[in-house]
Amino acid sequence: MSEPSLPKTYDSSSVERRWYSCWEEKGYFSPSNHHADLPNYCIMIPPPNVTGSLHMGHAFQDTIMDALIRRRRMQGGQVLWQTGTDHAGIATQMLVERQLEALGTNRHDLGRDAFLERVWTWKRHSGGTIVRQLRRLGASCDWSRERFTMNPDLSFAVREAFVRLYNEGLIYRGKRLVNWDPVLQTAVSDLEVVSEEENGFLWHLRYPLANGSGFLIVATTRPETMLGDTAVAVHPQDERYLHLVGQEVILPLTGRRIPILADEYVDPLFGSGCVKITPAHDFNDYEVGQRHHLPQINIFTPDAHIASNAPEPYQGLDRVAARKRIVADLEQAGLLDKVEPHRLMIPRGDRSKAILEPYLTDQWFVKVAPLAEDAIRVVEEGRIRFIPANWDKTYFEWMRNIQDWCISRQIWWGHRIPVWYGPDGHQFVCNCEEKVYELAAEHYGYEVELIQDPDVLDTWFSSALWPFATLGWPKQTPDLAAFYPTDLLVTGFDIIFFWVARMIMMGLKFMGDVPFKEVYITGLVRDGEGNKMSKSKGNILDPLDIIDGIDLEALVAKRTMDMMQPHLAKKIESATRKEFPQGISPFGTDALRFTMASLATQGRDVKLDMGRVEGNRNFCNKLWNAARFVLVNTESELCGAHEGERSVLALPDRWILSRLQRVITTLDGAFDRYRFDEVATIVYHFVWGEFCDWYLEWVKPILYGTTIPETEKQVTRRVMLETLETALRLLHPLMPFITEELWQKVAPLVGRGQETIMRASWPRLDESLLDPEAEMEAEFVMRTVTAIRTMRSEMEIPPAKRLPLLAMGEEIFRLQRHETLVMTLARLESWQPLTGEIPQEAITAVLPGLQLFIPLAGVIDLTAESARLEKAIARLDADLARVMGKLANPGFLANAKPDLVATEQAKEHDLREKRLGLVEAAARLQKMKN
RNA sequence: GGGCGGAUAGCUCAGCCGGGAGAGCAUCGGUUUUACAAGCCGAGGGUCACAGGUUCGAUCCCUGUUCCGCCCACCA
Repeated sequence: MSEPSLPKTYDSSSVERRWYSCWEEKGYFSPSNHHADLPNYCIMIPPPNVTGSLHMGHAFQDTIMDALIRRRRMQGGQVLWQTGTDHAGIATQMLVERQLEALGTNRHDLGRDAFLERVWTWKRHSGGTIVRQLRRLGASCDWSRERFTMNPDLSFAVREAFVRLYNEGLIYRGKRLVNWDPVLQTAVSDLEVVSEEENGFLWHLRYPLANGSGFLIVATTRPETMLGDTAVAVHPQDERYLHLVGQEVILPLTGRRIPILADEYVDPLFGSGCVKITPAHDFNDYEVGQRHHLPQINIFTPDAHIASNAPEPYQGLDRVAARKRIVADLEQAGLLDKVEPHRLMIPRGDRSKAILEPYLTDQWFVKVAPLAEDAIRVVEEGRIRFIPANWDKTYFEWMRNIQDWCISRQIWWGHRIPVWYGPDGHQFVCNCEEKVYELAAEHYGYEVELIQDPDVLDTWFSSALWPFATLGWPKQTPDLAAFYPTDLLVTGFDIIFFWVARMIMMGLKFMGDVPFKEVYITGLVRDGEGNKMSKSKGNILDPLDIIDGIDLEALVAKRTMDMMQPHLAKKIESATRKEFPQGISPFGTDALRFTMASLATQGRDVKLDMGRVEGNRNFCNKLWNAARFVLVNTESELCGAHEGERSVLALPDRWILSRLQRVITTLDGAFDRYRFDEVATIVYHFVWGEFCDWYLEWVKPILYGTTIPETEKQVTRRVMLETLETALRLLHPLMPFITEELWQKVAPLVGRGQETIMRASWPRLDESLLDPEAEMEAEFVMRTVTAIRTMRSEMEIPPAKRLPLLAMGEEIFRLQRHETLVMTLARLESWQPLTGEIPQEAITAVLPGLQLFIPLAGVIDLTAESARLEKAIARLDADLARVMGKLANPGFLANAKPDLVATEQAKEHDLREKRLGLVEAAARLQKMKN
């Protein structure tokens, strides 16, 4: 045995940094056909926000993607994990605007160009954070092809897509009621609205009838919009009001006369049954207005103050003040009937959290219905498959009710809409600014000044092109030919509409094919209590803090820094101190990744369990030490010829090789079904529960046995190495760093030394190594050893004490055959077949075909032993009752499968035999005591 | 209002095309046995939410109920 060449514990930090930079420098992440001619494989990363930072959701999804990519790379074929970042229009602009605010200025003071320069500076400054963090996760994406959604080539793709859709009439400009964010002062799409129920009021207002015969009472949650009312509506069948339809009311505070009309939209049972109609400020009223050709009166300025077309006293008031004033004025005029508390849905911007206004503006839209048709069909036909499958319901539901997509944003950071207006307002649409002037000159017959549309496109417009724009589209590049359609998309359910659906539509439109064949939908990563992680809750965990560790004070500081609501800081601090009293230990990337995989069960959110991370850190250490053991026993020894000589394999070798084959098979199955939890469990159990717990222990008597021939030792050394080396390859997709580190030392000893485990081949089943007989024999040994250990433990015999063993039964020949293994692991002093009488004073265990006795006269606590036996008998009785009940049931015998009946019968036999043995043992003890 | 998911050991979760209930962590007991105390050995712990139905047999299939979560939706 040589000196250990590895330290006693695995130190993740030094290993990780070393290997990642090595991999990247050597270009191992780029596609290369280093094995067989397998089909190409490609995954597009969901591009993270360029100014963002890594969160648990990334760690989760990127682990899954990287595991799949690494496995495919080992299997062979050209493998590309396309990476990059997204400019995230509104989010990034808000971030920079907040910085400006802190400096006491704003984007309007700066002007558009200077502002954009500032955003670019910020992007250059912070844009590296997330990609550095991705590297820390071990993500093997191809950095040489990294893209940013505002790179010139991607911007060109965006303009090209816009032009093509425009020319087909699938993009149009129009004045519509849109969701308007008065704080950001931009339109947003329907998807960017989050509505939540909040407390409000229902105001009942009196609108005087024009003929002076009384009032009509209308109920509203937004009294301030009454300034823009252009009608009052009732239900067509509502007896109460039918006679008034066609008449007019006088709109209070304005004096305008507006009609009373009948429309199905009105629910006669709600409120008073009369609805004020404000077409410019409510989506339903807008529809009603369209049906009845009502005028649209916009009473708000873009920042939601009352506009100058409203009565003078209200002009310039913001929404809240206007409401107060109007309600007060109505009350004073005796026009306020009553006010009731009311729960209602308040729409807010998902970024700004500001209350949105339905607002009448000119915007650009994509006409989606024609695109949606094909996008629905490809999922129906199975050309795109969701995993788990039930997400297709969500997809269909949205796609079948899809509304036109508002793509223009009144912000500055983003892709400028490639439309220019001539002096007469004529639209020129072009993918290139130089060319547009030629177009205009051609159109007018002379050169003109053009003004480009000031708006930018919704970020998701460029994201929708990601799967092909990153590969070179609209140019027909080799990459595009090689990797489109991509194979798999891994993403969260929260962006199925935002992103997945739109990629499908755009991919089909521009590439004529699906952008990916499968979509693996992950759940959300939640904290230990199951809460959504958010900055304001202060329960965010930075994946890097789990990898590198963080002390409590730093964690508290991190969680309470830069808070939007500073009053929550105290609560967050105490919760953090309670949850992580010691801070977080450095667990390493591999442990985090392994945990992510093991939590990745289908169709569920995952709660991050730090205990699990710790357990997997321990698993890394276990693997490390197993390798240490193997290396110590092989590095300066002879380790047999290639493949070993199978004819002389010892039982442990035959067993572990056979088990390894089964692991390869089940692991492949789990990978193919995207069951990463199973992948983790299978390999964890094999390495720890079989390789370490049994095999390495069994191997010791062979390696250290003085009577074992050297040739046999060499074979075992060889098998030990081969098994470990294969296990490292199997583990590599989930634990890239530790496996590389160990593989570099282990692989050369079996002649597999190459540059990197990343390009080693993925293990394949070798059927010739399957050995059911060896598995049976090994199970016998394990059963026997465990039985003896249990006796020892239950009878409180010190583990160090070497025990004598007597045995009888028809399986005794197996015991004979594997006596060294059993004796070593059960720490026996001796064993022999029982020939004479069963010793009265002995501990007894009964196994199928084998009775074991540990005769220890004078040492055994007889009372304890008989209690132990009674308990075991009681248990057997319960099992026996169940089996016998089943076998006594004619229905069971008639209907159950024959082999099941046979199994049950065998079970009954075993149970009876076991019971008999124990009952006899109990009787002997009883005799002793008397 | 519509749709989806969940309820299994103290905790976090697997399992179930119907036939002996599993893992990790936690707990308890033993243990410095020559890779590993981040270890080793052993043990305890569950009317599989509730009520019906189908079946020889249900944690699993069907129906209903309760509770929890999410998504979508125009009730002023």
